[in-house]
Amino acid sequence: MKQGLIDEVRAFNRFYTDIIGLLNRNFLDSPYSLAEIRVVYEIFHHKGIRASQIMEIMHIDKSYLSRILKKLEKDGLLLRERSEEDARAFLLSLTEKGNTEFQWLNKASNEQVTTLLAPLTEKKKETLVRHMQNIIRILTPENNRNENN
Amino acid sequence: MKQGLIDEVRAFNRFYTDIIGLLNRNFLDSPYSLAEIRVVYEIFHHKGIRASQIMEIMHIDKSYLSRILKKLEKDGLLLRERSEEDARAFLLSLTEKGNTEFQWLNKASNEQVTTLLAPLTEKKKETLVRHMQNIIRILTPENNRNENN
DNA sequence: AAAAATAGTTGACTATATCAACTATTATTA
DNA sequence: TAATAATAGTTGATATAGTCAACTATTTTT
Repeated sequence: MKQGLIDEVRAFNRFYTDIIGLLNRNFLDSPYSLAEIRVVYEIFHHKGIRASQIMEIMHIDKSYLSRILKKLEKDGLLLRERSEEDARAFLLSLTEKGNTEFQWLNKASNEQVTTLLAPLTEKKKETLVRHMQNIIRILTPENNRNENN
Repeated sequence: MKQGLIDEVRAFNRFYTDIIGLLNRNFLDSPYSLAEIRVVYEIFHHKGIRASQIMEIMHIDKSYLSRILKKLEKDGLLLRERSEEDARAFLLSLTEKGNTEFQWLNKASNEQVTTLLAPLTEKKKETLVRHMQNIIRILTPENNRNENN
């Protein structure tokens, strides 16, 4: 593999990490951490999900997740119901308040992105998004099976 | 601004953040955190840099940086010399050992990227890098002045 | 029926990061 | 030029993020 390619990927990573860091630092007026927000996001998008599934998706420790869920429940955002098929597990969903909070965070995140894109022309915005979509396509594992190098 | 664009950017961000998280989790056999490695990186690339400059580049608190520098110095990676122009400041550089450690981290990081790219064909690798370069170009502020939307 | 695996919780701990107060020096301004 | 403000960096106290090992309660495997 050409060293140049590796350097370019690392350069992109530094660049992108900096942007994200900047956005995240300026982001939150919410009392929730990025991990907590991500958990709320997953529950919103997968109503009835189990903690063990979130654990796998997010690659976080179950003890950490347990504490996050405890906080979300204490704050009244989260509903846990015992699963009927498996009495060890909970089925997770958002309460009314949890949904409201999610909408709020969603809106804040959109505004953040809008701010990031604001200096760009419409054409550049579209080009940017096309590049992003292509990167996702290239890096998605299913797209890279059974090919020779 | 079209909502679709915003959603696509957020989708990319989730995707990329997950990849980076995965790489970072699998990364380090080194006793240094990502922040510490980034500091070493900056000093390697800007010999004689001051702490206050690193602070600005990395957007981290001076007290946190101070502790990172203390650790790097204790471990024998870092050399601090009082600036002659400004007796408050230090000029930072890496010791022999610091350079060696940097080379090691650099190699480890390259291997990480190599692993990420391994499943791709050469053509895809090159396309990927081109997309990344374009994103950097589009999002670099200097490229977006004085244009109408 | 016993053993192993899974779901989740808790206590103790480490790592990461911030804030406010401090010393020492340099730059500004009255 | 003396007083004031600003900058460079350090430290103590504290907050936040995250891990590890041990535990209970179930379910699955043998």
